[in-house]
Amino acid sequence: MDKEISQAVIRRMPRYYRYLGDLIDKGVERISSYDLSVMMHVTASQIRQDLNNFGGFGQQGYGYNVKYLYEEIGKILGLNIVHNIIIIGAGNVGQAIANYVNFERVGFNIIALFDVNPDLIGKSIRGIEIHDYNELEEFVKNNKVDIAALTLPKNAAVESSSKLIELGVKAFWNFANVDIENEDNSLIVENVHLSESLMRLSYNIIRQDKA
Amino acid sequence: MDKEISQAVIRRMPRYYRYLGDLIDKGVERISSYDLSVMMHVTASQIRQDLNNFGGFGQQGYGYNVKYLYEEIGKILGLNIVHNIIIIGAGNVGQAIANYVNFERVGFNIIALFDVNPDLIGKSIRGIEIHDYNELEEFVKNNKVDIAALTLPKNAAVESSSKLIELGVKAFWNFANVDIENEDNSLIVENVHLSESLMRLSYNIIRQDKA
DNA sequence: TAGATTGTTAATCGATTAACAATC
DNA sequence: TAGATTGTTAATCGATTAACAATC
Repeated sequence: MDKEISQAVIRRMPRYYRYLGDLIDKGVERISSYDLSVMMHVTASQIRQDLNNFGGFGQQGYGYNVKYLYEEIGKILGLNIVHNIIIIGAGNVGQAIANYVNFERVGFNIIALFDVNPDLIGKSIRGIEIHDYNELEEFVKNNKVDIAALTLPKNAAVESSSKLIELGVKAFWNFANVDIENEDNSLIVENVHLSESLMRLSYNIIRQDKA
Repeated sequence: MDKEISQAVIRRMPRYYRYLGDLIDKGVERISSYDLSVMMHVTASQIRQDLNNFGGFGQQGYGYNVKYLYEEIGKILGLNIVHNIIIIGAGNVGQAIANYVNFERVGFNIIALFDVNPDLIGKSIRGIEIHDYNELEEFVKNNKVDIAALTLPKNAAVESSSKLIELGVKAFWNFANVDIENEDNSLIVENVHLSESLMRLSYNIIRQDKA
């Protein structure tokens, strides 16, 4: 069994990926952990420790090959694999996400939206159909669904997540202001709690005003 | 000078606030750190440590008064203060945020959106006007702007953030896939990097499949 | 080769958990 | 009062940083 890699490390990997992508765009071929650390405002030590959780991607005296490291991190994050996403709730947030074209470039395909609102059902966003919520069960049974994005009010989110769990969906991208119960840790949940994010912003504004 | 409270603690405060709000809705008057810890799947010790950064809100042998603690945490997070927000970029994400009514309940007022797209300029969302991006400077000078939400492509986000910094805006709610440069730590930035969130989800899906 | 920079071990720092005296 | 539960100190755990031998 591989040693468990801490979520603190995982949280940083997409950021490395982003910076390396930017370096490729700038035509940079190689970079040392030190130079990258200056760009990213982190320590070189942390970069080397983080990367070495997954293998030795660098070379002494040379540093890291940008393109190679970029690709390796992409594989670590599973961006070379296609993930099918369904969006539960075709309101403002659900539609906003469905409109993001960039997710597809990194392997995330939105294959359907669901809603209970008759005004929305049947419409399409970028060619992705908004289905009747009542068709959810049938759809999940007949399609490969890797991730369910929950973009609906909290009560509805709880209800639909239990339905989806029953249907075998294991990964949730949760925008609702509630925690998805995950007692036995069999689920994978990523929360995007916008109101909590705003509250932290508010706290830090006040703290700075006081200092 | 007050001792600095770690961001690890701050990150958890809004979640306490949410659970306490739910308890109020359920009519619960008091709760012990132990009972709350079971609900939230954290340790009672952590709850008590976290709260005691800000003061002793409980009572031995009794626990915590739910309503009182809820209000105190609200004050700590500055939810009793009105924060004016402008949204830069009235695309899908900007509009989705403008449509969130719940933010107002906790003191966040969206007072304007800005965009360069002539099709959008002049329209309104929930009575909030979409202004011409060219009017941004004038608007910021004539209004109290506490927070700028950046919901626009990365290059535009970088450009508009430097303009806003010049105009004295200090707090950013950043949805763009880029880091706002904050060399001297004079800014407050909360990032909502959706693609990074998705990548973590993807990593954890793969990890679980392997285990 | 000499210089640069990694990979990795050891040291430090900070955050979490445990324990318990204080006290309601 | 006895029981419950806090506030807080001490112990533990984990994450970050420093240091340096290995090596390209």
